[in-house]
Amino acid sequence: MHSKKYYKAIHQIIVTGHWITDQVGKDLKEYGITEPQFNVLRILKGQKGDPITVQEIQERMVQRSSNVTRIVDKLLDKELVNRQECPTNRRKMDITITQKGLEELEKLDDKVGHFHDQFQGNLSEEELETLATLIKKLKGE
Amino acid sequence: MHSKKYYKAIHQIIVTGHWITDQVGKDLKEYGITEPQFNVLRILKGQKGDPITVQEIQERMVQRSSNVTRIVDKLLDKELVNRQECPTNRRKMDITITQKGLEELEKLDDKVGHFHDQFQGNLSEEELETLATLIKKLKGE
DNA sequence: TGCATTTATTTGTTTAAACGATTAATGTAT
DNA sequence: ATACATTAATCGTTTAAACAAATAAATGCA
Repeated sequence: MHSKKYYKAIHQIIVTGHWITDQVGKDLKEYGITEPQFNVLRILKGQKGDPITVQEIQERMVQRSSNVTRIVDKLLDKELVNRQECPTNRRKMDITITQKGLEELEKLDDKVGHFHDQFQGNLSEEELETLATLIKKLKGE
Repeated sequence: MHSKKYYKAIHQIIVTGHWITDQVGKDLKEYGITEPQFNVLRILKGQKGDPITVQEIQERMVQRSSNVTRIVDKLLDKELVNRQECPTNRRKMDITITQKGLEELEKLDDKVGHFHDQFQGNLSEEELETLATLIKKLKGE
């Protein structure tokens, strides 16, 4: 049997984690983009021009790679990314973000940033550090 | 712009929250039940025999009530719950858990409990308390 | 009472997630 | 070099989520 405090802490993490992605998802919807699509764009931006494969995207997303293909499909439709065969391994696909994708992402980041504004300042830097550390410790990291 | 520590803490919450529900969901799948269905069963058990309406379930689930009907449908198919018209207000439905539902839930709780076993002990009671408090404070509660 | 409004649940429809199977390219062992 | 296994991405199908609309009962009130 687990302690009450254990479940309360776990519950906070679960509820808050889902609540944040839900809220962000709603904000993004105004821009006709889903949360996973947004995530892919951010990953691609982080590559700073370097191409990345479907598999690598999947690894950073904790999502089935089967669906990453379809997420990239959607982004292609909107011309926010490029997809081309990897020259050294024709099984792989090189995905990059387009200029339009970068511009769109800037708007999205802005919107998401405003969502976070309301929480910024509720915890001190030290408290934020403690929070992250405690969750990692909870997971055994 | 938000601090690095802010994003790290938020990231931990999101990733961990989703990871836990994913893992629990996988465990439950062996028993042919989904996470939302499991949630409804737990809410019903908490009622200790007291009937509860679809709407009240929805409020405790942070889910669209449109889908709660369908979740209850699934549970009815498995004979884990009862649904009957509320005698005082015929718009409402009184949902209760059946004996079979309680027995099934016991098994599920057991399985989920074993999942949590691995983390129990990673944090002290005091740390768990701090963790829950910090998340609440982050949200401004 | 009669009628508009609100409340509670259900149903319909579109979209995305989960999972498996498939295709195609590459790596490896004989 | 050929056969076999592995890897990478895609496609197909089933199931659930999101959202809107519909149904039906209760409430408020002129």
